[in-house]
Parts: sequence; structure tokens; C-alpha cells
Amino acid sequence: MEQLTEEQVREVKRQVDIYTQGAQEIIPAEELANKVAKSVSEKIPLKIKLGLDPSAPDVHIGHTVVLHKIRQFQENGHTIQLIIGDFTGKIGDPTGKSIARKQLTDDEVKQNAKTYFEQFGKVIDMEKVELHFNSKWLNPLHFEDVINLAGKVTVARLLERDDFEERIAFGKPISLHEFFYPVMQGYDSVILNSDIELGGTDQHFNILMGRHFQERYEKERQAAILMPLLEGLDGIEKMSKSKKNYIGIDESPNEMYGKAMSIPDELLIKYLELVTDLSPDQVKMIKHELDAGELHPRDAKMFLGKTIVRMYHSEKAAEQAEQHFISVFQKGRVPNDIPAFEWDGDKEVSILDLLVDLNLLKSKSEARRMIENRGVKVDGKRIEDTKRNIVLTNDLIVQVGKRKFVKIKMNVSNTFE
RNA sequence: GGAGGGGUAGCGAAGUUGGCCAAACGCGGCAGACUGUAAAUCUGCUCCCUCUGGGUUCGGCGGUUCGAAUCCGUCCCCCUCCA
Repeated sequence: MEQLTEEQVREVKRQVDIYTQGAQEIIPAEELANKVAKSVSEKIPLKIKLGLDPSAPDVHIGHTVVLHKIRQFQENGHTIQLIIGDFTGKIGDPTGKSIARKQLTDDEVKQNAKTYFEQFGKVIDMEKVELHFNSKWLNPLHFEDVINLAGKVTVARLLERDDFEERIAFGKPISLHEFFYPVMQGYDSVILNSDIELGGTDQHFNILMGRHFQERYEKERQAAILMPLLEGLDGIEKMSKSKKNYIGIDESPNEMYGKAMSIPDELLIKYLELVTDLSPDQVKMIKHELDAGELHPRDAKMFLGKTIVRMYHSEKAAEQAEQHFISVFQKGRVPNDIPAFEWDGDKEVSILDLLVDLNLLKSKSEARRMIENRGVKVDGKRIEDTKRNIVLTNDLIVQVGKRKFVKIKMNVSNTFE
């Protein structure tokens, strides 16, 4: 490699700093730096690989951790290789569970890929992405090719994978074809000549397989950037749809803002680093102010909420979400965008029936309990008596807990006076 | 194919000499207090209803009994060990 100019050295450092931010692990760090250096000096973009599982198209901000990293590479002119693992998805990965994951059809894969795209577009520039389906090169392989490929890795090596190791220790079965998942993923890197592969820390083993196979095919080995898995709103478990601890990137501004406010303080910096478009310096500054006690954690979190809403909606929406939050939660006012409920029942009903009919609570028993727990208000006044009857009027506001509101809209046909 | 263990509320887990069991306890969840929709803490709730009482629950079905999560029969499902 030629000697870099001083300016180029600075440029390399700048880029490396960005790519390193928030990463859990870089394997190996020198190689990443070297690759960037080479790219800068020879003005050739790096090929950045990201594999996608085509079976889970519900995108939440946990998924965007890796996307933000992608975006940083994009902004510096590198090439992004998005791989839809359609071949892998069609086989169906049982991954140790007794329930074998269902196999996806072509149509489902396509549909899921489309959903990914629409949503990914909010973080990265989809126009500038190279898209690959790995069935393109995996499908045509003959059994002989597969055997050859399999000959390039040892069983001992494959058994190093944590969950394989674990399953053997616990006497759980491993199907032979499961060994091929890392093999296929590694082979993808060979085909695409990837320079860097991105992934969550759970991809550690698979990404290293890419290095292994590239070496066996006498290619330059890719470097790995492993991003931490983002904890959800509970601060404990990994963010996931099923745990209901996620912020979906399709959610409304108020929901996003509110959810951001409810993350534990300990996660604040991590969120700023991993799911916002703030620069490393901006995050550092906030961290410094927090540590110095100059910035209230609540205010920092409000900034986080605003930033997230701004990214997925707009500056204006972010501003409004903040005003909404201040008004409703800090000052305890009733929000102004309460869902309306068209009421065409009787004009006077028991409070229990009302709560159930408005879908605020599931059963009358639950409604009774909620009242006994002092969690029900009608027009701002707490209901104490479970036997109470409510006379319904237009715009009457029924509230359960802190966050559930419904506004009654009297059906015209039923309004006699 | 053989031997054994088990299926209890969202989860984990007691209870199996029949009544005191709508079922301990923990977690989770919800509400209230305190707050910053954070954490910690405290309080209450957590099957349904016409609620100081009533109804339906402990894998399914059937039986014994005044009375069964607990006993018997049968079926379904899960797990472990041996082959």
C-alpha cells in the first residue's frame, strides 16, 4: 500500500471512529482500519455485507442498530450488499427448538422482503443498495459442489458455535443440515467478496465462518463488526415484538416518544448511540453533561424521544409529541387526540358495562377491580362506586389508568332532544 | 421395542394420607402512592358473574364418593434412560 498523505490519515481515522462507535466487537480491529485505509488511498469503496432473515419482517428500532451502521458506511460512499437469505429461509431453520420453523414460500419471502424495504428506507438509502438473494448461487449447486464446500470446514470447527456446544452438552439433537447454515452464510461472503460483514453479536460465529471460507477460497478475509443487541423498554430482554418491549418504526409520534421516555436511565446512552443519527461527539457531550449532573436524565431522555420521532416522522411531529407528553404526562391534562367511540347504546349505563363496552377493559370483574383500585375516571373525576350509573353525554371522557382515554360520541340517531 | 417421570391459573412452582383449595409461593402484568410514563420502595388487584353471595376451573372424557387437583378407568401430549 502506498504511503498515505496526512489528510488521508485523518480521513481514515475519522471513518474508523464512526464505524467503531457503539460496536460491541470488531474482528479484527486492525483489519478494519487497513481496509478503510486501502479504500481511502485507492478510492475504491468497501463492500459491506448484511444478511437478512426473510422470516421476520416486523421492523422495530432494535433492528435499526445495524442499519444505522450501514448508513454510516453509505454516507462515506461504500457499497452495501444486502442479502435476503431466501434459500436459507425456504429450508427452514429448526434451531434446536422442538417446533421446526415453518418453511417459507417464494411469495412469502418476496412479501417479507418488500416489507423490509419499505421500512428500511426510513434509515438507509435503499436506492444505493446492492440487493442479493442467496438462492441465486445456492440453488444451482450440485450435491458434489456441496460436498466440496463441506470439505472446507471441520466438524470440530462447527461445533464451536455456542448453541451447538450447548445442545450437545444438554443432549439435545442437532440435525445435520443445521451445520449448513453457517456454511451457507460463509459461502455468501465468498461469492460476494465482502470486505466487512455487519451483524448482531448473535451472528458472531456465522460471520467468522465467512472469514474462514474466504480464506479457503484464497480470497481476502472480511472483517466483522458486531453490534450489541438492544435491550427493550424493560431494560432486560432483547427488544422483540413478542416481548412487547419494542418501539416499532411505524408507530405514531406520541407512542414513540412515550415509549422512549419509559426506557430505564441506564439504557439512555446506549439508545443514543445505537438508534439515533447523532454523531459520536454529540453523544459524548450528552454523556459528559449527564455525568457532571448538568443535564437531568429526564431531559436527556426527552431529547432522545424527540430525536427518534424526528427520524421517523418529522421535526414538527417531534415538537408536537413533546408538547403532548408535557401536557398529558407531566401536567396530567387530558390529551387532545383521544380516540372517539360512537355510542349507540342507552343514554344511562352502569359504569361497569360502560368500561367493557368501550373496550377499555376485558370483563366486568376487571372493571370492578380497576375501580376499587382507584384507576377509573370519568370527565376527570375518580369513580369510587362500582354500582354507579353514568349518564352519557357528547364528548364525555372516560379514563382508565394513566394512559387509556376514550371520548364518547353520541350517535345522532339516538340523541332525542 | 423396553423402563420410568410428568401434564396445576400468563410463566415457574407447591398441593396428590379425598373436604380447611379459586388453589401457597415466586416472576410477570395492572392500578394506586412517591416521581421524571426511569430506577428503587410501599399498597392493592391479577378465572367469570346479577359480588358481604354465586358459578365454572387443576391435559381430555367417563367413574367412585355426601364431597376429587387429590382415588379408579380410559384417551391425548411431553420428557428422561435403555435398545
